[in-house]
This record gives sequence, structure tokens and C-alpha cells, in this order.
Amino acid sequence: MHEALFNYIFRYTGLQLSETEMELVTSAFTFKKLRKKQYLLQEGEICKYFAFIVQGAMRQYSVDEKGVEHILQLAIENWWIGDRESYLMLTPTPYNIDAWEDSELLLITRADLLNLFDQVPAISQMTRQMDDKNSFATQRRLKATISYSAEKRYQDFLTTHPDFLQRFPQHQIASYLGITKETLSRIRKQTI
Amino acid sequence: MHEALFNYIFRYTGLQLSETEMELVTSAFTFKKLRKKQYLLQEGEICKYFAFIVQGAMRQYSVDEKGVEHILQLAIENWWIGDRESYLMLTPTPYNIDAWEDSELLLITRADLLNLFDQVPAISQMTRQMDDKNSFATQRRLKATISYSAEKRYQDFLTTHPDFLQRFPQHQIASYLGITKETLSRIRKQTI
DNA sequence: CGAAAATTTGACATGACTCAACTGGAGTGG
DNA sequence: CCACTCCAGTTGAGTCATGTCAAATTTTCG
Repeated sequence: MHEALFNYIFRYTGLQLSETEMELVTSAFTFKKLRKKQYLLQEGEICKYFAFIVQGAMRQYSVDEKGVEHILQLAIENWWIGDRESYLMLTPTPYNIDAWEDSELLLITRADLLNLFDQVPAISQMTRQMDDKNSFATQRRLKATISYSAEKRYQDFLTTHPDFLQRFPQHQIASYLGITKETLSRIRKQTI
Repeated sequence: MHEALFNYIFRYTGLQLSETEMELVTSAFTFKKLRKKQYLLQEGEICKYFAFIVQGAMRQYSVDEKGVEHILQLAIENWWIGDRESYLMLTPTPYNIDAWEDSELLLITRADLLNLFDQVPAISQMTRQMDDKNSFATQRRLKATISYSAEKRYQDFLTTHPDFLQRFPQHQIASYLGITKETLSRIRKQTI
């Protein structure tokens, strides 16, 4: 199942790993299956692993005083998930990450990742690209959130993440957009 | 005036540049003064330079169909400003960046920065740290924006950016928070 | 001082939220 | 295979937070 990751690396960097590199990568990542609803990370913990999603669908969210979930990230196969700040700074995370579908993950600790950087150039190149892409995406989402109406944000979501629609229920998408499920339901009704 | 940058590098990386490195850095960055209201970047342009702010205060914002400004970033001395996506991907930027106070900047092109990476390790280390710190900040801000009320976001802002209060007028801060100046005015009245 | 910019205030409009009820599957177990 | 529950989605009524617009006031600065 590490092939999914090799393919990902190739698509991102154009680099094909050598035999040795593949072994290094394979031994650095540990495979893990999660059943729907299982946690990968819970609020207050340190984010020990970053996860590459081989198969499945995951959510990253915080829970406010009223018990309402606010979804910061949705992710499916070929995405990464984790709390970067906690992962790098070793601070307790404010987020929960759990499986929305049964999922297969490849986990890596920060220490193993740093080792890989030295030994497998494609990995450091890949993370640099991921960081870039990620910063673009967050920037765009922030821009949308402060300057667009709920409806426009939903339109935007439809074009940027059409694949998520089939994988996550509407109320999760609503939360991701920062609105309630009722509001999203009404927006959709109007728009059709 | 490159000392401000050297100090910044030292504070970020703990590394003191050698004579040669200082010269390399000095020649890679070009100095530029901007008067209040002057643009560093305008919507539709490619972001050719990233700017280190030696002195002054800058704003990065987009303008919607109604002509309303939405401030994505405020920055003062010892901050960097630029549109990363446009800078890396060479795509037209949706943002304007202008000086809110008379400012002194050190500009660097992408090509010159890539050169520096090879020649001055402290620079690549610094950017890596900046990327990290930046991604934490954006993540936090996104979390705040989707899960907090206007009032709580303002409280949050007060603790994370107390220094901005003296440098930018309230209506800019309101825009940064994604609310109107009237709403911010009312929040402040209540809160005192 | 005087003009421009920033802030405050009031009245009103509205988008989005809350709460509660209802509908319609999709399982699950008897 | 049906009854039952659970979960997602929809709908309605009322409320609340925030926006809009216009005017008044205060501050800033040439």
C-alpha cells in the first residue's frame, strides 16, 4: 500500500524513487487502519504523526464551549492530515481528527520525517511543494471567508472541491464553510 | 539599513552572517521607500518582489464588486509582505499591497532568493521558519474566523496583535476581522 | 484654523442562527 | 421482511448578530 504514496511523490515532484529510497520510505511510514468514527488525534494531545491518506475520508475539527463542531479541514485519499503547529511545536492540539469513512493511513513521526529529508531528496522536495500548495489554499479560503457571503463561499466550494460532495454529508460541508446546516440547506434550495 | 534584516535573521535562526554572506544578502535585496498610500503591488499584476519591512506599516487587501476593501494582512517593521501564490506561480494577484505609513522596504525577486538559498544557509533556514510560523498564524486565524463571534475575534486580535492597534485605524482592523467599522465600534463600546 | 479622516450613533434592514418539528432513507435486529 | 432507530436533510417561525445608510461628533494634521 505504499505505492499510493510513491505515486503521490511522483506526481508532485516528477521523481521516481530508487529501490533503496523506496525501502527507506516504506520503513519510515507505518500503516494504520481506522474504522469510521475512530480518532487519529484528540484535543489536548500532541500531534505525533502526520498522516497520508491511502484510502478513506477524514475530518479535522474543533469543538466549542457549546459542543458545536467547527470543521477546519476535510480530506480524502491522496491528502495529508495532521495539526502542523502541534506536530512541529509539540504543543497540545485544539483539534480532533477522526475517520469519516473506514480509512487506511500511512503515518510518520517528525523525527522520521527529518531523517527522510536527508536521505530522500524527493521527500523534502515534496513537502516544500505541499507547503506551498497548502499555503495557497489556506490563503484563498481565508480570503473567501472574510470577503464572501455564505452563498458565494458555497459556490466557491463547489468548484474547488466537487469531489468532497459525494464523500461528506451536507452538515459537515456547512461546518467547513462556517455556516449551519439549515442555512446551507436553504442556500441549495434557492440555487437550484 | 540591511542591519534590520541581519538582526531579523539572527533572531529567527540564531545564525550570525559572515562578511561574505552579508554582502551576498545586501546585493540580493534592493532598498525601496514608499510614501503613504503608494502601492507595492496592484491587483492583476504579478508579485515580482517579496518585501521585508524595515520601517513602516503596510496593508494587503482585495476589493470586491461593491468597492469594499477586505484586508487580508496587516504588517509592520520586521514583517514580510507579498502574495506568495503570485510570487511562486507567476499568476496575477487578486490583492493590492500599499503603504499605510511611509515605509522602507527591502525587496527580493524569486530568482535572487533562490540563489541566496544556495549561498546563505541562514536564509533558507529563516524562510523555512517563516513558512512554519506563517502557516500556524493563518491556521489560527481561519479557525477563529469560522468558529468565533466578531467580539471574540476582536478579543483574540487584541492579545495576538496589540502592536497593530497603535498603527492602524479601527476601520482597517475591522476589515481585517471581517466585520464593519460600525460593528467594531459597538463591540468596543460594550467591552470597555 | 479648517479640511479630511476616523469614529460614533441611531434607525432600520437582513442574513444567518436557533429551536423544534417533520420527512425520508439506511441500517439493524427480531 | 417488517418495525424500529438513527442519521441526514428540510422546513417554519421567531430571534439575534451584524450590516447598511445617513448624520453627528471627534480627531488628526496640514
